[in-house]
Amino acid sequence: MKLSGGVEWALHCCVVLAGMQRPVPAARLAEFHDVSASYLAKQLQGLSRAGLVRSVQGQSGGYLLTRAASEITVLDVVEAVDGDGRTFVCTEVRQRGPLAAEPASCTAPCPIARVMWNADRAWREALRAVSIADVAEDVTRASGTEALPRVRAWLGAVAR
Amino acid sequence: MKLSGGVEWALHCCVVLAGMQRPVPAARLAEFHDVSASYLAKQLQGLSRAGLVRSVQGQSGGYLLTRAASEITVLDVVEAVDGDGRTFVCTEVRQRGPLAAEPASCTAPCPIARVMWNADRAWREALRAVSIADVAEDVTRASGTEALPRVRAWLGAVAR
DNA sequence: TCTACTCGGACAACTTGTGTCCGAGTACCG
DNA sequence: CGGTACTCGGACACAAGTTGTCCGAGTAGA
Repeated sequence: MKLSGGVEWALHCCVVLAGMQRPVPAARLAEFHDVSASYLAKQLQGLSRAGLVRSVQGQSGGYLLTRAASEITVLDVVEAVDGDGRTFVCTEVRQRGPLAAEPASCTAPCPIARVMWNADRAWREALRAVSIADVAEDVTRASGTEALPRVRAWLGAVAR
Repeated sequence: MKLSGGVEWALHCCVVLAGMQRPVPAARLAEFHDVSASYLAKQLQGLSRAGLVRSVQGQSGGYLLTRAASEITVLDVVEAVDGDGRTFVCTEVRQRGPLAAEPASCTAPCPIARVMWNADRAWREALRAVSIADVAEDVTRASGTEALPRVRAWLGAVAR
């Protein structure tokens, strides 16, 4: 039960992309975060597939958020990178073995699965309640009001 | 972000072990659930290490809950089998790269990590709120009042 | 039209989870 | 009291998912 490490990178990328007007190349995002450019590219592809970011090809291309940061939840990013499959899969153990339950009596989900899925839902709801804009605000509160603008200026600067 | 499959088996085992007076061998639990005996043994070892079940060696040995089912939460079982490590690990990305934050300004956890950990806490709380006894009650409600006693009789019967 | 720069998916290496096995230890039975 | 059969426990292979990397397709700009 460990979350993919790329989720952290993707979240950081979305936060710094908030408020960006021009596309930012993946290589520049990787340099900024000091992580593998090739691997970060893969995570950004996941965000692109999910429709969270828009990719612009060609010179002066890069990635850009498709909508306002307040309209993108943390859950969106997590599911885009890590997959939206359920964390718990019920293999219907009750229908196996010598005292197997009748399939007809299994219209309702297994009680164990219900508990796990409820917890899963709570987890997702907590992530859905926070938007990227909320996170950016927290960063500003923690690191000062001029931290994010400085980052955006660095990202927007033309190639060294 | 997928939960270990052994968690499901361990939960089913704990539910059927509830109310058992005599130890039940791992092989019998495996036969009942129609799963690999060798692999289920490993999961039960995890439960034993966590102190949830007590192992009795020798003939007519097996596993037994160490305390009442109402005193064992689903979270206990999940953490015993799957590990109690956090689902999200913060690698302190903010302290890396060209615009790295000062370590002195990082006394508080990263805002991103805080969000993830809050969701993690919500997930664990939901699992902690449900005990094995609660699950057993749900099973009785779903499968009839005589379902669990029949299972216990089958498990307690001497080897074929 | 050409060039340079971008993303996108296909291709390996590795850590983690899955599955299995045999040895150490103990209760029962003769 | 000794032997035996049964139990758990940890050490040992196998497979899958994740991590990491690469090169080709496509496009904006000069």
